[in-house]
Formats: sequence, structure tokens, C-alpha cells
Amino acid sequence: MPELPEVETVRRGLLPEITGRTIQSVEPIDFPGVLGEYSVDEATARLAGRVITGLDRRGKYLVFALDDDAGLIVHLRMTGVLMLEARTSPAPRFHRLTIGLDGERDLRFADQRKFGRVIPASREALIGLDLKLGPEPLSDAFTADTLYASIHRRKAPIKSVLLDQGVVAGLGNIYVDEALFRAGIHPAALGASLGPEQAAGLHAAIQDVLRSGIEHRGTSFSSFRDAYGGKGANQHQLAVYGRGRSGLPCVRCGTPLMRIVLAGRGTSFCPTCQPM
DNA sequence: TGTTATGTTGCCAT
DNA sequence: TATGGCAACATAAC
Repeated sequence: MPELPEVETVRRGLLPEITGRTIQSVEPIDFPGVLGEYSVDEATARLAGRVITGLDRRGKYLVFALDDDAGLIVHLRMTGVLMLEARTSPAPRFHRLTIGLDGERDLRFADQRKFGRVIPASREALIGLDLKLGPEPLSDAFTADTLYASIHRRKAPIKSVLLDQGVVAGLGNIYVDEALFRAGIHPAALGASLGPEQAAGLHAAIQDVLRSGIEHRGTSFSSFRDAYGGKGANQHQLAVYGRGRSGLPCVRCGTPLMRIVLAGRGTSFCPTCQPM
């Protein structure tokens, strides 16, 4: 599922190709709701004629910067795929929206489960998005101290806390499980039970698993594809995600991994390496 | 063939 | 305010 490394992989693929392109059209295929509250006419009025001046990422959100200081926000949610494809190429499966560009290629948004959104955003809306999200985990704003400060009063399981995008932006089920394993922390341990040293270890583990994910161009465990339809390779680097269900042995100690449910998500961990 | 798991965000209840 | 549960949706796997 698209988390920070997957969204960053899409961003890096798209950036050099779409900067300077002009948006020509907004064309929903079979699901107008992909535009959120916007009608096709409203979205077209805001976007058509705008030049794309940059492409940023905030947490799991892709943010296209436009020449009028407004933007276009894309969230892939569970199964969204954003691709740059030749206008003449066959439409992708689950095609929901085309953003027509000048030149021969268009941006195409496909999404099996229709959770993803492509939404125009005013300058104010972009600021609002930034304010509601926690620090970028690979930026200087995210330190062991800031992590400790934001978790040490939380009474929820640390896994739930890390999935809170207001604590740190961009973690999802895969990278949280991997980071907790790497840090040797039980996913059900309460945030408030962790000391500064554990927070420091967790901080380093989060950065490690995210950097690895980006280096391997994302985790294509199921539907994730980059901007050109390619799969990532990070699924081969995962130590615990998805492996608790069948009790596969821990790569570190051999103990059968376990699966529990936390925050409504399947959670895999090693009961030996991640004691309560 | 029916049931269940999948996992993100927002909304609602506590 | 913090936390947990569930809906939105389509499909694969059991």
C-alpha cells in the first residue's frame, strides 16, 4: 500500500517529466467522486491552463504546485496508481481520471477501490494540509527528542500512535511494523511506556526503514506501481510485515512470528525480539 | 458460493 | 483531547 516511500517513488519518477507542462483537461472516466466535492466543471475551471511548476510530497500526499500558487493534491489511499502514459496507449485497469497535459502524454489515475482522490487545492488549503500533518520523518524537523515529546504522554499502543499522521507524516501499516521490529519494541506497548532511549531507537528505525523503502523504489506487495507502471522491490526487504499470519520464523532469532490486530490493522511481530 | 481480510482517512461515539 | 470503531469500496483468498 502506498506509504511515504511509495509516494516518494512516484514523485521522483514524475517530477522531471511534468514540470513545465500545462494542464489541458480534467476527464473523469466512471467515478466523478474521485474529485471529492468538486464538480468536473469546477475542477476544470481551477486547473485548465495552469502550468505545473513543481511536485512536492507531504506525508502520503502528492502535491502538484501550479503557476497561480494553488495546487493539485493526489492521495493514493489503498490502491491508487498515478501514471504518465502516452495518450494513445491502452487505458489501465480501474482507470478513474485523466489529467490531460500538453504534449503526447497524460496523467492517468487508476484505483481499484475508489478511495483515492485527486483534488484541486487553494493556497490556503495547502497550508491547512501542512498544519494538520506531523513532521516529515526524513527531515531535520523530526528528531529523537521531538518523537519522544509527541509519544510519551500517549496512552494508546505505539503502533496506533505511529499511524497517527499528526505525530509523524507518512507511516502506514507496512513501515510501522518494520520500524517496531527493527527497534525491538512490542507494537502493543503504550506510547507512554517508552523512555527516551527507546524513542531514540525508534526514531533511527523509522528513518532506516523509510530510506530502504525509497532506495528500493517502494513496496509492491499488492497493487503499488510507480509512475511508469513498474514494481518496487522493497517487498523483498521486509522482515515481518504480513509474515505473522503464517507464523514464519523471525529472520533474527527464528521464533515463529505472531499476528495480532491493532488499530484495526493486521500486525506482525516477533514475541522474542519485541518483548512487552 | 459465501465469508473474510485487505489498510487509509474521515466521521462518529465514548 | 484522546481513543477506538466503522464506513467508503472491490477484489483475492479462503
